Amino acid sequence: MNPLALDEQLCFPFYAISREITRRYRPLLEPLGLTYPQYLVMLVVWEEEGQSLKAIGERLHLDSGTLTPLLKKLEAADLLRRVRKPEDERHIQIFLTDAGRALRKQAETVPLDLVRTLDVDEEDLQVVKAALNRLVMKMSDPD
Amino acid sequence: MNPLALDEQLCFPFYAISREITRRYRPLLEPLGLTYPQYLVMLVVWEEEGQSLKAIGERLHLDSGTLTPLLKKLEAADLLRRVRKPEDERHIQIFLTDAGRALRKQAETVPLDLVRTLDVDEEDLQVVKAALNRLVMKMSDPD
DNA sequence: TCGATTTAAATTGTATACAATCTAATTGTA
DNA sequence: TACAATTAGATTGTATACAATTTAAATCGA
Repeated sequence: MNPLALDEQLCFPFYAISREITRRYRPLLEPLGLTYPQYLVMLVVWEEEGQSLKAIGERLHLDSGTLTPLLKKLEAADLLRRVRKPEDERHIQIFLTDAGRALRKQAETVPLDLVRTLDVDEEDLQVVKAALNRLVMKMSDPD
Repeated sequence: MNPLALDEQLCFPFYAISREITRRYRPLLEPLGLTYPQYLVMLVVWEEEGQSLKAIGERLHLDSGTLTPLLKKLEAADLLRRVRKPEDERHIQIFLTDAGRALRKQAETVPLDLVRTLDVDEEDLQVVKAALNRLVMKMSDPD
């Protein structure tokens, strides 16, 4: 058995599926004017306003090198505002604009639309979902 | 229940885990002078020489826009050679150099080293791998 | 058989990722 | 309380991804 065979690699399916999912989100998000990472940021901001870049980054496992330009793009699109926190000028806080709040309604059908495109075996889905949760728990541990 | 809650998204864990896995490969691949996508390409070329860019792309779900510069980098690193196919000049074929073949030996421990960083049950891994591979197959079907 | 179509790569332009470094603000402490 | 550490973002540089377009080669069809 060849340990370097592509089909033996655990990691490759994660990489391939992740990109395939992003591909399937694209046509659903295009009418909203969002990319997939931008959509993820909006999900986090829709949950709670006033979060810092740092807090959003911890949620999505992204750092300022990725988030700073991405948030600036969303600000340029008038979906949110980046405001320095008065009590601690090192932080920026993210607030929704009216347009950003309005976009949430348009986004509401996206999750179900996406699942419909997946058309996967229910049994596989359960196995994967359970395994993913174990992996996420284990991997977010600082070991 | 909020359908836009990040924790409800099935797709986010794929995105997060995929990037986490890439992060864990980095220190293992750095001594080989490879990035993770470059490593994947080498896996495919180690399996069979003479494959076209197109064939490699189908295996990894990557197009020429990604692969052309990546293969040029691997050629510049003297790991492989890009050769126009004489019978059909539209194709390029990928062949290993001696250095490229030699690197294979160095890479042999990488898969096991990576699994060790995941710290998960080996049996669990086999089950997940099989389910994920079925997902990849299903999702890359043109449905 | 010759122009239209198809095909494989390459190119262009945009948008992530992320390590490494820098800057400015805050905090801890001798 | 100066001032060294720490912290949050921003910046820089490199490496993907991928849509859209271009180029060159091969094939198809009237």
